[in-house]
Amino acid sequence: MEEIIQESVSYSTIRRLPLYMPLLKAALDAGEQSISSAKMAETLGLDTVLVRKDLASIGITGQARLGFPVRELIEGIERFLGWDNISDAFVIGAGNLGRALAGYAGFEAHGLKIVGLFDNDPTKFGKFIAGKPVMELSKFPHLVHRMHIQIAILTVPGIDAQAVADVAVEAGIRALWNFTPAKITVPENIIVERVDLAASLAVLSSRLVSTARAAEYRQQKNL
Amino acid sequence: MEEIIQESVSYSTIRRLPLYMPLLKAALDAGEQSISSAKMAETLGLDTVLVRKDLASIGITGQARLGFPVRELIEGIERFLGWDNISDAFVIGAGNLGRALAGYAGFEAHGLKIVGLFDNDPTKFGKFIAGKPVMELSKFPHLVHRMHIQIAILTVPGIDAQAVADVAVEAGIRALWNFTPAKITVPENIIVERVDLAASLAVLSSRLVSTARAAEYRQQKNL
DNA sequence: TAGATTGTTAATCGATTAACAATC
DNA sequence: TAGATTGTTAATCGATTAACAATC
Repeated sequence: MEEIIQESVSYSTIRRLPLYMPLLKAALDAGEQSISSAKMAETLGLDTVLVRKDLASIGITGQARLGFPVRELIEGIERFLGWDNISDAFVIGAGNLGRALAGYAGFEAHGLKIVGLFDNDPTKFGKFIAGKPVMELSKFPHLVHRMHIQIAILTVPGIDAQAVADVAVEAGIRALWNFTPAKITVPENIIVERVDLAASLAVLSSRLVSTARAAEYRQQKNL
Repeated sequence: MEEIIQESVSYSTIRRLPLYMPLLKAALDAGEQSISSAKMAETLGLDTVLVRKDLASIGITGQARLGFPVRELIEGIERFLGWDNISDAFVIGAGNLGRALAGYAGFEAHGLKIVGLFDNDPTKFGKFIAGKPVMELSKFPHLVHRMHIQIAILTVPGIDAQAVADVAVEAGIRALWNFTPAKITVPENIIVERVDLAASLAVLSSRLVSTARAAEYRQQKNL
């Protein structure tokens, strides 16, 4: 039953769900017990029907004339996204990006707790980053097993990404959060989510190119 | 004319375009002059028609029986994405994430050159990160003007994001690459591209929750 | 020519928006 | 009751896929 609900939630809806949290927390702090879809939609710049569909898809219903119960909404979204049940994770690659992620306090509120980092550089072994130990990569499989780690965060150079992913999968990792520029191949039961900076940069710079061209064109016509 | 082509390219296509580059470079290195859409599609796990549509949308056509000219393809994509014309950028926020981005060598091949970082912490002023100076934020507007900087990369804490974005816009920045968790509001002629880690993490963890629930359910049925 | 490959037009699919009925 | 708000069904829109004609 539960899985059926899960399956029906679209990718777009899942990506929007975290956006609701800050405004719901604010409403809770303001002592409001319910909130209308119109209010949420306005704050987020969405259509009211889209808001109701998003919430309906994770099983939360409102009440006519009243709106949606704030507390239930918060709990429902947290439960759906697994924020109520914190997962431990290892970072592989203790460079600047790995350190940045290890040092970011916000992930724990999103159900993710980074508990250690791994690297190949011996000068880093034994150090602590934001209170988390840096260990040698060869110890990764043993520690994954012992600590029941399910998530690995990849922040190694792109060239090493596939090899490191293979190690992680072999060690029993179930999900990879891939921050490298490389596309990695894994067995189909393994979850891979990629943060694709090149794609994001492509959107930004193609827009910049396009507005620059438009400006040039206007200028030429005026001369 | 050019703008019309630009406008018709979909968001999904733009995000896919960077993926073509590595395989085209490999084909070039292997001395191949042309490449079929079937070959590209297979490497990327896409449909062949989708590949042809992606390329057609940025104005590149193939030849029946031969495929697409590799060199033209590379040049066409680079031109469309502005990779042939490197833009200088400033990073605001010289924390770990800012340092990671400043130290990443790959952006220059993608048309982005980070030339300096800004921060509020006086102990960082005058230091260099990957050869780029860290300067005090109060000097940002002057330097943006003097160096004709168009892009600012935001890596400050979420709470400071809007204030810093306002400063950047006021200084004449035309595009913001927002790595903070905050949604920022800017005038409509300013380009904002956000790297939304919370959305990405939501996809990862909701999938993890969903497979865990499915496993639990199967186990219950067996008992 | 024959056959491989491109390019176009139509069909499908999924997400969003519009219209409106149901409910408190 | 009247009116605000939700929830559902239909329409629209955009992206992807399928079918097939055009080309070298």
